[in-house]
Amino acid sequence: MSPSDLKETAAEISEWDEFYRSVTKYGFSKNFFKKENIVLPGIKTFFSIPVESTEKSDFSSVAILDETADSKDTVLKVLNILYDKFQVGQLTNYVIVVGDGKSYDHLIKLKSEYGEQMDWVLAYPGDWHIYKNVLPIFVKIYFDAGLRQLATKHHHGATLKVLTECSKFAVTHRTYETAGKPPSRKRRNLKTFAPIKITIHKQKKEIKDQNTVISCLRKKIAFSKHSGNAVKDLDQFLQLPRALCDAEGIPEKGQKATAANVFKNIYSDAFLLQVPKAPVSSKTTVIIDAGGFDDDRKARAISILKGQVVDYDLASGNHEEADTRVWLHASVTTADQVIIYSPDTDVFFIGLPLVSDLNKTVYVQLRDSPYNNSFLSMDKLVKCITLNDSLLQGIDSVLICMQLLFIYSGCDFVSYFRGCGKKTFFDVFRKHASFIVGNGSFSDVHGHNGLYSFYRLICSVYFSKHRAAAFQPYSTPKSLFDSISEGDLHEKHISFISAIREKLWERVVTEVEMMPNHEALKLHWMRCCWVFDYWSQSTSNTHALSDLSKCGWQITDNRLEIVWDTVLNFQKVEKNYSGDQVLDMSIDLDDVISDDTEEFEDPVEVEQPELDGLVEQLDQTDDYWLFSTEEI
DNA sequence: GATTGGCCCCAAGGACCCTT
DNA sequence: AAGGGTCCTTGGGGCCAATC
Repeated sequence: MSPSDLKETAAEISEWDEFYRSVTKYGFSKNFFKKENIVLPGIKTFFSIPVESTEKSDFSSVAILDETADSKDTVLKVLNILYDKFQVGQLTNYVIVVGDGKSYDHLIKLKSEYGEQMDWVLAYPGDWHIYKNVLPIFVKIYFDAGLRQLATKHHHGATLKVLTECSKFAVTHRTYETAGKPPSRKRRNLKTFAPIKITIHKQKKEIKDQNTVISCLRKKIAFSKHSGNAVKDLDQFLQLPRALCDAEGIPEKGQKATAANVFKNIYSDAFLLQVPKAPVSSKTTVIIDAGGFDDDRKARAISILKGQVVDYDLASGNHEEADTRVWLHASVTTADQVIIYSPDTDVFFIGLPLVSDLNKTVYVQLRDSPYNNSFLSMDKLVKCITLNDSLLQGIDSVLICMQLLFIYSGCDFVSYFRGCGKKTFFDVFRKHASFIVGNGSFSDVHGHNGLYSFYRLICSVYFSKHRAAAFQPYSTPKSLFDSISEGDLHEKHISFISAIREKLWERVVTEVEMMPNHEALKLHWMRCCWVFDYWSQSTSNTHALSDLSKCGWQITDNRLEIVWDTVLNFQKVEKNYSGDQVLDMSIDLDDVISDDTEEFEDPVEVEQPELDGLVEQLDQTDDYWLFSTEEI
């Protein structure tokens, strides 16, 4: 490497010349004109003076400041200027002229006065017109709510007919339509007062929840001021982690398809318009269908090999979903090129860590669309992620990480995080990859390190969402994490989560926006690990999976339910916020905790022994969780 | 799946104030 | 008067969620 290697590009040279010329021009002019007693404006203003190369706007303004705005003469004058500016008759045939109520009125009058001469003017009613459209709706809603009385006062005693029929607005649609060929208009969406479609039941629950949180917050702040102590511990007023589920405990759903779009944007090289023609030497191609047909073949998984339709139930073992079964088939088939038809984005995420071991060329056909690249080359995708993504260099088992990321952020089996979509998750992960992954611990789904990585991921996501305001002076999640010095790795992560949750309280309005507490997160993570285990066994005939009830779910009356939080936390919240005056406004606790709450098994077994002691302690002091530990 | 509306962040620019 | 700083408004973009 020598200095001569550092040659400027042609573009850089031209940029520099341009810069040099501009600055010199400014400096020289300024200095020169000073002698002539002419003062040039500042450099910022100077550079914004248009020159020949300045891009011309197709937007023109007409100065009429000195004229009376709403007189007929002014409108006529403006129309004459416009006629010249737009060279009507030569370059243009029609000009759309937008006017507010009064000028629109003039326009129409002038048009009828001048007849054919004004055909080029297409009058368009401006924003003012909207009021007329909305007014009847207002009237309808508020007529009996005091509007009747107001109207007689404000319309100088005019009859209510004026109000209900909008007859004081001189110009109506009818005259507008007869004024000439209507121009194609940009569609406007009118805001109406149509009721939002949420069931009243659901709405009531949400409102109750909000009120509870607000009153609790007020109480909490008041107490904190009173005692001079910062409020600690759970930072939660509702029993369910509302970022993950609604007031009924129904998991949050999100859009999976965006994950595919995210990949399309980042790794566009892997998405093809069609499968490349196989070379002559290539032997066989198999097409596997993941259940995309709508006829009787829907339930069957089929494949086409050498023009023959073959059922592959034989090899399907105890796979329950076509999504994983396709990969089993891709693995056992003798063909060396595999095309999988799948309308579901799950499929390529399932296969992501598996394809390298298959030693086959695998393509996934995504949903048919003539405008999109709908074939995904798995090999190219793997290359894009492992080799070409500069943000992910040096990350261990990055393919597994991507799959886990997809699961963590929500899929068919586990809930999504409200307000945090796939895009956010992938962006945050790529941005803070080394911090989140640590020493390859992200993919450690059976140990503590995997959980800690998951914690770091979720914290980073919420950090990024509120980064601008909430976490000064820390600019990255890592710097905040590093600022926590106390305790071992576990305690450090718990403090990390608490720190973020505490800050979030200053920003959020409802608990829906809150990051779940660390135990709720852990339960979510356990469910995710189960899914990961399930997916990673796609290519084997049979699955060996852990008991669901040990992985964040519980089975009551043959029904699978999600365990959202530990019993301890449920009780903390209940103890905390149902004892006194808050009760009036609080959620009906019987509604939220279903009847079988008492039978809850604490899914985190390690914590079971502590439970009894703590509950007893809770019984003694109602306000336990508002006091810091020392005060008890 | 595509469209649309809502929300947030950010950049740009104007108003205003202060300093040089 | 120029320049810099702060505060505020505005418009655009990105993203998510609701809707059909």
